[in-house]
Amino acid sequence: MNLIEELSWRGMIQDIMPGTEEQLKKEMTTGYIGFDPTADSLHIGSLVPILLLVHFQKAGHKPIALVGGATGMVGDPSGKSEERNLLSEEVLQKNVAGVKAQLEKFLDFNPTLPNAAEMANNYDWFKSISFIDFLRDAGKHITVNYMMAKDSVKKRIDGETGISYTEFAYQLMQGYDFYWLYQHKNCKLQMGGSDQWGNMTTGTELIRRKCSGEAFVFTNPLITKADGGKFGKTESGNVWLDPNRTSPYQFYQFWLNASDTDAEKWIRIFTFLTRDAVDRIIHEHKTDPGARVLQKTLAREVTCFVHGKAEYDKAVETTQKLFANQNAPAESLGVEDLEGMEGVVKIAYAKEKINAGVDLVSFLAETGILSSKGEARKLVQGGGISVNRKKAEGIDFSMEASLLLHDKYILVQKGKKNFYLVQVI
RNA sequence: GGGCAAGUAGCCAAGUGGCCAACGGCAACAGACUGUAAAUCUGUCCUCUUCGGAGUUCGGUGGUUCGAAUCCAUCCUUGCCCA
Repeated sequence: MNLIEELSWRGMIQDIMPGTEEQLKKEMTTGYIGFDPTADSLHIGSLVPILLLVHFQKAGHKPIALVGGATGMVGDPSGKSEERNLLSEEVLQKNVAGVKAQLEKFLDFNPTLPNAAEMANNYDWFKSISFIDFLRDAGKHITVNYMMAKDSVKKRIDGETGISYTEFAYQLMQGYDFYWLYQHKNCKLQMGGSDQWGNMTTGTELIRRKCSGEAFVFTNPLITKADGGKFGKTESGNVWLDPNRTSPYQFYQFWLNASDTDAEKWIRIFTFLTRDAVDRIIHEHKTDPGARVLQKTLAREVTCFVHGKAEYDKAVETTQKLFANQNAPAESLGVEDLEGMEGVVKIAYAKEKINAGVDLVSFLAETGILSSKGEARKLVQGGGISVNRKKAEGIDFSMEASLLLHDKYILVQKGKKNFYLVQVI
């Protein structure tokens, strides 16, 4: 199965320029994807392009991961209904470094490989180009008419916020990236999210007009959720690849919580399982949906890929402690069980207060589990809080020393899935 | 520079002197049901609260009025048209 066939059955190809497949068959091709340094860590939305590069390299081609140090200073209008705020140079540098470090984990940079991966930062070539040079060198070859016809631009022009000259020029910069890589790295392919199609084709256009070269692009569909919600968000925000931002346990939980419909699509996209394996798992899942084999496999594969086997094992262990015997009393959890709960939010609390007895509402507010007493009260009244796995009935529930597990821990639950381990000291 | 239109909670959006912390929808959070699923139903959803209330909101600032998101002035931002 060639790369395009492979990516097609996985549902990772949205649009593809004619001739792309032939080019990939013809020779080892260099291809790139750009990553925006909007934060100092990538989140799971960026996992798709990363996987695209990995598949690409596995198929014997040479991937370039480009970090947009220069384009990040301008802002991509694609998918944005409003003008973006500019990031400061300082923040941007930090982000570029962070994103770069993460990308390096996923690709093979071994220089002895003919198709060793490479990193690039478009700031390296943009920093020395003057505005006038750019206008003469790039701008002259693309008409405004052409640029205005792009969806991302058209939406903003038709909309009621307009678009600044700066963001309008973005596609030209991205196009220039492709041209530069074509010239200097013999890079003939650009991949990316389907919202990037317009920006990407500006690149092939520039290559065609400036040096009569032929370059290709294809895009992956943007990941959606069946219920229409945003992909990659949880109640605590984005799901990041950085373990310090999203612990491997939380990361694992995110995938485990995927709905059936989503999991079926996602397992193809986010794992490297073969078509047969995927079909088998889906079939198995359908015979016994309650076992959630599908979600478990998905979560296992993705967590291992991003955080490694060791972190995955810990995440599963913690998950089992918390969810396996839901009816078992919290008292049955050993000290090691509680202490080994990697990734669960841990909070310290003063022992004297517990000894003296605190009302639950104050306790929740003081530990920061909930942001205020008012909110705590509402949730407790709504039955949303459990202490040591027992639902707290009523707001006059009192926290006292008798609740301590092994003399120092209290397991608090907000809802069904959010655990907090409070340690008294 | 001139003319016209718009700016309301995370988003969309109603409200055009008091009954407005502001209809409705989405998103979000919690409960029931379940499989840590989906769908459905219920509750919460500006902030704090001793649950009685209290405090800050409707682009900014001043004003009219007993009383303003709603009227007036002015400024800012955005869009459209003209120069």
